Amino acid sequence: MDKVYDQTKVEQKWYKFWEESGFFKPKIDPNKKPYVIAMPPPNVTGELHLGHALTASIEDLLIRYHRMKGDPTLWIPGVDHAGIATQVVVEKELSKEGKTRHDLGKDEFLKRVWEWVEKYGRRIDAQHKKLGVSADWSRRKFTLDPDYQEAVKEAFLRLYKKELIYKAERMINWCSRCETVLSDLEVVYREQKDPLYYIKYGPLTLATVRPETKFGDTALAVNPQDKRYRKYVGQTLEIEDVLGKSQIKVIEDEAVDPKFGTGVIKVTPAHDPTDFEIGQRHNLEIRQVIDFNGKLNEKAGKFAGLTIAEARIQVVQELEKKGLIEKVDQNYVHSVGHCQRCDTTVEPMVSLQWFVKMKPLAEPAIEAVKRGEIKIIPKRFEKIYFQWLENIKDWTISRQLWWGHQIPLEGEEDVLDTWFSSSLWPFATLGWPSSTKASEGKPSDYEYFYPTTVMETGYDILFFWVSRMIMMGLFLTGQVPFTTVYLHGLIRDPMGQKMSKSKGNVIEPLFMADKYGTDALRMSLIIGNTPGKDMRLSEPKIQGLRNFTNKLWNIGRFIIDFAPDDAKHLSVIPSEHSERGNLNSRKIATSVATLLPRNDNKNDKEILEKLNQTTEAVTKALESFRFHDAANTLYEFTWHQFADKYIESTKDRRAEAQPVLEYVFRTSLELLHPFMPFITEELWQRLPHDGKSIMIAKWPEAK
RNA sequence: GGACACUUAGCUCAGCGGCAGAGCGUCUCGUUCACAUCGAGAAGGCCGAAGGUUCAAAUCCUUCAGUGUCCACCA
Repeated sequence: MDKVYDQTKVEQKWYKFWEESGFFKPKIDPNKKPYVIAMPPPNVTGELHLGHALTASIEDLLIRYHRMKGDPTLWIPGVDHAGIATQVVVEKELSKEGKTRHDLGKDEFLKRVWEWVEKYGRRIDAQHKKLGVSADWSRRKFTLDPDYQEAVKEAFLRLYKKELIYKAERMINWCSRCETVLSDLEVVYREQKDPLYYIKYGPLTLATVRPETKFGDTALAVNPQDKRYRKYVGQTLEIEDVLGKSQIKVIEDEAVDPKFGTGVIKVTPAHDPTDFEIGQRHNLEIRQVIDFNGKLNEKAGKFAGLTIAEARIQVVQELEKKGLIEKVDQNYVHSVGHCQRCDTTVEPMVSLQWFVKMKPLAEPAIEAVKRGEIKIIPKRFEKIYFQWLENIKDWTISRQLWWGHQIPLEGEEDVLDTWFSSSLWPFATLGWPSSTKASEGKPSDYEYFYPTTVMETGYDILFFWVSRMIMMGLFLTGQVPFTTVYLHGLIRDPMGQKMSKSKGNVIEPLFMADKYGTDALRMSLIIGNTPGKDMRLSEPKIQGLRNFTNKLWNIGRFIIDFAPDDAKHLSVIPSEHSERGNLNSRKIATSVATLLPRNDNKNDKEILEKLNQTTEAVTKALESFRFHDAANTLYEFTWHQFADKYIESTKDRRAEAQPVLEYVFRTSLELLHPFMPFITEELWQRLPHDGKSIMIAKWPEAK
């Protein structure tokens, strides 16, 4: 063996071996309860990032652990078409050629997206394999597969028939760059400083940040309690405006905050959510002045055709010229919505869209968690989950995009929110709705594997995805889609900043896997990572865990390459399991009991006892989702107890200690396998062992 | 405006009623003898502040202060 561990000689070889041996496919045993994880399908927008690597590391850890425990274990991989996200990414590619999607037309554009999907879909699979993901690739799903489209259609129709889907004209969030409606969750609010203009409307003055929407004003409003303006309420004022004289009436409404600005507001029902509601209460005209392309329309007179930003500047100039601006507050800070995918400022607009009625779906979803049918880890997220569901609003599901699931109804051009299809993931991947029945005496995947066991994902998509899967699962299948939700935190840079390409602080997981080994990368994501908490990651940490892989390698080298000629080996110890025989050729001694009676060496006893404690602690930690704890325990045991202390103590009685060395090391490798699959397989194969692969070895049991 | 989390060694973080821990960093020593991607040892902490509960508090309760995150129609 080389002096230094070289993962490049190891990883590919074993992945190929595992995949070809069929170990990733579960054996259906009707008498056993399966262990199932539906992998959160990465968006086909690009490469895997550290968040994906974390997901893969945790889930593969759970999957390998349960497989070794003997559960029929299924991990369903896949990729998400990611509607708006993918469309935006491909549009960005096009813009490099100086083109927009409209230059290509719908058919040609969709062809480009499909090319993208082919390329990145394959790349994502390859990257998952590089990370050691032991998923059942024969069950891989893409959220636009034909059978998945069937599932989406079926879900839509069932909701529609129960009147849980409806079409209505509402105030919605509009992205004028993507030219589509967005759901509330897809709007990211950010504080920003904008000038607050105090503008004269006849005898009154009001404060606004949006003078360019004034062409859509259909009233002025004050609070009914506000004595200052009582005499104006009910009057129609003659005012001088940028487009000449006009008339506007003054109304009173509770929604007006008398402490804001002057206590008077302009009501623009077409372009502000509060104003829209005031308008509904007072029967005001909804006068749209901004078009869906983000430009002012003919109602803006000479300002028609300008973008919102241009119009704001020009309207203010005109107002100033006419002496209609009383003052400008330059320090006004407010929060402005931006498109989650392209960062364009979101415009409130009134538009006819499809919605899902959420209250009837939310109630059972709340109950399922309250009754403990679904457990969320860490528990504090249950409260966040309840709060969101208890105050839920209807979900806008139509999108004016080209890439996505077509709404299956006559005359509909729109596609569905990508999260609508994702919400079906745990059961649509298992054959729902068409292949749910047994055939030829064999249970269907849906019957055997559904509901799934664990949903493991980042807490940032608790609302987007997890709660919607629970609602859809309960409504469409009558069952919870999974029984445990495990939420991990976000990976941040060493300064605690979010990683992003523009900041240049991104750590590429695949690059790290190449440089230090997949096992080191995976371990670096598990150790020191507490459930639900963000974690800082730096290259030196990965390096440190590369050192750990090298430590394991050299323990192996010491035990295997440097074994004395007269050493007895584990495989030739007589035991209840074994006969005398050659190395690796017979059943081998597997229990502490077969080793201990052979001698009463104090160090042997101690290390075996510590191994036993470690086995127990690691198993307990894994059962309670304390992965960091399990990893830490193993790190401490193998390095400091086993290598530093025990191995040192055997140097003057090496031949005698050999079977204990082999036994303890092999067991440690088995415990480490779910965390570090590659190096553990490589070393395990070189030790006396039983069976074809460590990944199907029996999980060690504490005595 | 609500809700939640965090504050422990120089740094990053575990621990969450019973003698303050790890990794990295620092300092001292050690290269034939598995590994310098290493080993032996050392220094380093009023566990954010103030009250309270308890035989016992980093850990439970209250208040406060910083930091961060999420939610909410701040015109």
